Amino acid sequence: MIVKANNYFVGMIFKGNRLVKNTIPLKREEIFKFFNDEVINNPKEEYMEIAEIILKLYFGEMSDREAREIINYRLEVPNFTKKVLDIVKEIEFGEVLTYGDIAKKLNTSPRAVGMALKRNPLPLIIPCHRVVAKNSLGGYSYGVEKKKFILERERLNKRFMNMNK
DNA sequence: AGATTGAGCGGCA
DNA sequence: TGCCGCTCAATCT
Repeated sequence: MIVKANNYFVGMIFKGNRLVKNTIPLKREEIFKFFNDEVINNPKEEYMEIAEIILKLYFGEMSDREAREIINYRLEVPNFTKKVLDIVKEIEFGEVLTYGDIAKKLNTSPRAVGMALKRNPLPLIIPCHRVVAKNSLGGYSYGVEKKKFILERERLNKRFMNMNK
């Protein structure tokens, strides 16, 4: 399903009441490039709330840690991808790791780490945007500009986030 | 089952 | 700087 929240569109897939996949918030003209589903007009309140949380994550107004406590999600990925994403979950708001850092921890190659991140089904909730290349931003499925935007937002809002701890 | 493909990295000139 | 070779899980064919 696609849910509209504040002029943004968020794609989500639920199994039962568990979120198993989502997109980042996108404009109407962008969303269908990444997510072929129908826009729900009057979504259930709980779906609406999750879409709004994803919007807050996008604008750096909520920590991913807090979002993971609230959202009923399930991470359905192969074993190796799971290992990579478990490390990514531990990256602090406003901080970054490199592909190589994670590769070293898992005794694998940076390319393989990139492959795993590319198929993160829960972007923003699992902050794969916080993994960058050693000498550049690295890639991002939704475009590097979006990655840059999210990281910049988090950097600016970091002080605010710490105040709420 | 084998070939190709990256959201990368380090070395060398 | 720029190229070249290495890497390895996932995705084709």
